[in-house]
Amino acid sequence: MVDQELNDQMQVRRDKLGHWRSEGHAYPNGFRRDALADDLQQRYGDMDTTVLEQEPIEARLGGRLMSRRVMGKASFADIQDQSGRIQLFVSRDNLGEEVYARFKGLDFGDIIGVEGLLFRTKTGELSVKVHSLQLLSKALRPLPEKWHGLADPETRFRQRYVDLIVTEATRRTFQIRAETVAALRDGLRQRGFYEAETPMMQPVPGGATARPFVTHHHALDMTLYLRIAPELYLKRLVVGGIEQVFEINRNFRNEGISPRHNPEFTMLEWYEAYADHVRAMDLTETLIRAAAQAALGTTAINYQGLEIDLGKPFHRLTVMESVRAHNPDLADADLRNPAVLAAKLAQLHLPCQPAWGWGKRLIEIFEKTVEGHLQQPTFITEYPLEVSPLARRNDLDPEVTDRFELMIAGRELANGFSELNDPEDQAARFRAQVEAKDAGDEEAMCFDADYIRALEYGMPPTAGVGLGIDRLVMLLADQPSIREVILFPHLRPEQS
RNA sequence: GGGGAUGUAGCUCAGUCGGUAGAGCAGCGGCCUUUUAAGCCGUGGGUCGCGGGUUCGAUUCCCGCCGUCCCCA
Repeated sequence: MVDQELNDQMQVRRDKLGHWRSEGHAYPNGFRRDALADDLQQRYGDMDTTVLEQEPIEARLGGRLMSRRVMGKASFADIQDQSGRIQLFVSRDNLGEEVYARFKGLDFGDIIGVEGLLFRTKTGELSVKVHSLQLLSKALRPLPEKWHGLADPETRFRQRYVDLIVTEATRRTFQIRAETVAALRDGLRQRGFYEAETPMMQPVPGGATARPFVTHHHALDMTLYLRIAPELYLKRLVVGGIEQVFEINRNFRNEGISPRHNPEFTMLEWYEAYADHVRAMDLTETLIRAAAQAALGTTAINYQGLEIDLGKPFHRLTVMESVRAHNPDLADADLRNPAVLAAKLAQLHLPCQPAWGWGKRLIEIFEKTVEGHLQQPTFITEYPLEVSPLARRNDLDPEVTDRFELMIAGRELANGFSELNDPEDQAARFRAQVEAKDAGDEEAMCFDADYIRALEYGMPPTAGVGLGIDRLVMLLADQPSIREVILFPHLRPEQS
């Protein structure tokens, strides 16, 4: 809740701010730092004590006061900046009576600027012997307790700024996220891919099967949809001759919220002309491996107790092979028999609609009986045509597509395929989707006439992949919930 | 949408078989010049998520609502 009234601690801090203001120099902006806490630890942490004494290092640091141990006329304190923490030694003898008293009047969370000389304490800890100290910004609200930190998940998500101040693990998670995204971007750029930004607001939402968010443009008086995927725009770029292209950006899907779903989430999609789904799988594997190495320094990870070595080759098997493996009661011939599949769905207490072909029925069975069991990295291939309206038909088996999904830890991490570049086939697939939509399938795709027009100019043979960034970061940062890897996850509004 | 858990001081948590609540840290006052969850002495702080009901009396029991977490659809 957004507290309107001041508790005793906030009142005390507010009063201190009043004093500071009355002195006429509150919130100064003249202090400049020349060092970061962790850089000093890295550079001088192991330096010989006598060397530090003979050639003292002067440092100017800015940071937040996180803890303090006052022993009369001398004190130790810890300040935290973006890089980490360092201990300060603050004494009346070094600062003078007035400034030392001022230091003792500081509160946890206050942001201060200090100057001092590096030295080592009796216990060997690298510290700054402060000879100059000033308050730069006042923390008017008290921080959570230093030992247990912030435990309430609601506060951690609503007030992520507080979580970031006091929770080292949170800072670590978002560092992993930043390194992961950077590694993926670098990997693609090094291979000659261009980064593009395509529309977030689309007149026809496409590229995936999902309910979109709807909005309205007043000046044009038209309905627009927040994108559910960038796919159809990126492929327009391939038509336009940007033959290797990628985008890392947000998608929006108007669906439920869960530990694995946020209404807005981040997706990497890339497209490569003159490539097929096999090459796309290889590149997916390579990029994920490199991201793990960059973010964690290793490809051997532990996800919620599960050991996964992303350095080993990922498994590859077809949808039908995997369904057979987990459902020994089904024979090969059963997998395309709608009646048998309907019986199986009933046995699994899953709904089945008459309009569904074998492909949709098979995928429902796959999701229920196989997906959660695929713990080690596994590419599942040969998705049915019926559930793959943008993927190219397989040359040998026209009822399946040259498509794959990557499963790790029982979750879909990536989805890719050789792209359907035959405009007549694509138009027919769109028509089938529109029929499904008219029959009541809210998630079915719309007919995108401009996309067909683009394909009619000719799209080279192309492979494309979408990779869920949030889920990859969950995996690498060992986090069980998507909310832990999104800085500001969606929550219901606070009561005022 | 259904089920389960949860909401108490700034934070982390106890507790009240119904008689308006405690601890630690943080705060405030004092002592303390090598601490690191510093220590010692003293001390203030609560709409017990919100709204109804039952009751002499509700933070506690009942109903509804809201938030959060988990599971299922």
